[in-house]
Amino acid sequence: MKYHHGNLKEELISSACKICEANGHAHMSLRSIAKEANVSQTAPYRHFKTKEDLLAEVSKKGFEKLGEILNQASGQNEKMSAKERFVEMGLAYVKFGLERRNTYDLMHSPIIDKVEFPELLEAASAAFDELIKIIAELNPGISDTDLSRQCIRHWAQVHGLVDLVGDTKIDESAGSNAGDAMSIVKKDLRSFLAMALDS
Amino acid sequence: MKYHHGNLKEELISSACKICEANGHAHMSLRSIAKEANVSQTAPYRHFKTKEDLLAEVSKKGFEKLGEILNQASGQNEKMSAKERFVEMGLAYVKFGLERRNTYDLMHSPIIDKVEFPELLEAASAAFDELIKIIAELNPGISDTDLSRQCIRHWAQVHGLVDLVGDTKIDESAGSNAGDAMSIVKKDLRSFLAMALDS
DNA sequence: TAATAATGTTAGCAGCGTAAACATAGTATA
DNA sequence: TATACTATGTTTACGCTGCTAACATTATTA
Repeated sequence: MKYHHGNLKEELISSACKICEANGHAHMSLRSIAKEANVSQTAPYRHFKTKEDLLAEVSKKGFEKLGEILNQASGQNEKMSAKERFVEMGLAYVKFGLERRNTYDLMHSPIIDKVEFPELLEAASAAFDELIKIIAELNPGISDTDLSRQCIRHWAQVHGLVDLVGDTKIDESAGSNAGDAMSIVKKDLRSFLAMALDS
Repeated sequence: MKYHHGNLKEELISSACKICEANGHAHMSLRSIAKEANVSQTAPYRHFKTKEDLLAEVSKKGFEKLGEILNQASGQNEKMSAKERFVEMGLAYVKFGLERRNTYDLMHSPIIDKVEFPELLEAASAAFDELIKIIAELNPGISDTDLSRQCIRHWAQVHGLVDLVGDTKIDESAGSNAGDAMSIVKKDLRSFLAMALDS
């Protein structure tokens, strides 16, 4: 075992990603991340000023992956109409959020102030730009203002859905109206999105 | 100063509500809540099994207030059409979320598993029922399945908007497309919602 | 009135983020 | 090549946290 690790920064980030997705960021300690990388508890401070800095890196990785997934979904099949590809993007977004629930939560957690992490903001904005592209394609000649409004509208739609479906596991509480409604939506996510993202 | 407080449980909840909204639930310690109520650090444990139990009460109060606000908005003006009242409800929802940002965050935080707190789930579901009522009124004869889907759709819409607007203060990062789009939406929330909640 | 339950306090534990002091390894310069 | 400097690791320790256990006081009930 050598004293200097060689690639500790990257390994800490990837350990953090792993632990975050496994346990949720609320139950993730800096010490456990250091342990996962077989390094002393304070070693991370040579690479990150605070725990928040490390979490910001995890969040950034999440937005980068999200951007890739959206980009891929938007161009996945040339036979598809723009509208169909748009629905596929929405579906890809929602699936990403549900499958990586804990990472997705971190990405939108108020504990990280994105304004303080320009690279994180950029990664998030890049993912958003994928949305702009397809909506612009879907609405030729749309004004900048209307484009903005449509983008926020649809972004809020998919983001809200992810948050609601994952949040509360509210659909596991059979009997409540909210739970029943959620079950119905989850049963056929694609057709729900085709409806919700229409127009 | 008497040894027994008399009404400590309620006072702890209200102290917690205050501190939560002021500092955010991530920066709220049980000890600070006890201090606010002029009581020893461990006194809360006579009334709440864990910190999470107390936070669940704060969240519950939030959903109760939200339900009231929605109910009020839905019936506020008999001269309004159902559609107009629906938009007012959406606006009231978003305003609630933005004005009580920290409380709203707690209400949707994954650190509280609503399934473990039936009363909390009930309060959340009651707020949701306000949405069901107005959407059913707006769409006479709608099937149960379609009603569920429309409710989830619109709920996700307003919830997503609150989360996005508050999250990241992304609109303060002038220059990014996401930030610019958010500014446009915030400039006229009512007309945005009238558009987004249409159909 | 005496036993019991409810509700408060004090003391103390282990885990946390973080800072300071120190140790070692890699790199640049003489 | 020897030496200074920088980068990156460890050890130790501090104050704060949620929480438990033991004890004290008050309220209730038999």
